[in-house]
Amino acid sequence: MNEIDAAKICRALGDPNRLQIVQMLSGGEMCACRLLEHFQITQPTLSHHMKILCECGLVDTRREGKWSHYSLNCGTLADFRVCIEQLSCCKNEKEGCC
Amino acid sequence: MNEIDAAKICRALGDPNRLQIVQMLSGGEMCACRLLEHFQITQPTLSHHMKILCECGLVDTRREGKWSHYSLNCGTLADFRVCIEQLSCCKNEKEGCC
DNA sequence: AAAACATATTGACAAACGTCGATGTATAGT
DNA sequence: ACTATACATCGACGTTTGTCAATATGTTTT
Repeated sequence: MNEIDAAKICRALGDPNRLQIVQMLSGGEMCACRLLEHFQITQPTLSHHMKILCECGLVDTRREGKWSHYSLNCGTLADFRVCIEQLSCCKNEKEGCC
Repeated sequence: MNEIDAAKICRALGDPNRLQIVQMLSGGEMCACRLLEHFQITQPTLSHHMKILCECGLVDTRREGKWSHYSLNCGTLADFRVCIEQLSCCKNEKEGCC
């Protein structure tokens, strides 16, 4: 994962609402209507946030009738975690993230 | 680490220049003048980025004469890494980040 | 004391962001 | 067919962001 993509994911996670959405999806797939219940934002705003999370590759959509089910993308999440884990405050560890 | 602080760190890392700065500091302490050499930005802009990285707790400053030496804050970095590692695309893992 | 250097601060500006109300699109139920 | 539901898109708005030139602050050197 290059720095541009990693930064894009970071930026997506940089909004408190979006970070909380990702944390909720960490428990498994969830539809927009259920997500919406947990926030003080309107439906268009949630839709906008979901679009940003999808566009950076962190979240996938699965359409089922009226419902959109969102889930975390395992591949992107794994790559991103590696990227963050490579950050180190000590010199003894190899660096060179992404 | 709560969601507000985690989101603030994510936002700080959400700029490609700042992510790269953090990656460079991952190799050890570095002064502003050396960081500046690697980017196509002016000195005031770098100073602004460093302020943002410091304010979220991810970076520390050590003044030595004319030079400001920057380094990653181990505690904040560790907390943040835990936060990201708790994100999971599988249901079998415990979640509840931050 | 003066000049040179390293960094921070200020003020300005265009671009991007988060949010909303209104509207559009598609599906499900009556 | 009509209505209700779930979600996306559009247009607008105030706010924040990334950037720079200009200037200020503090340190070292001459």
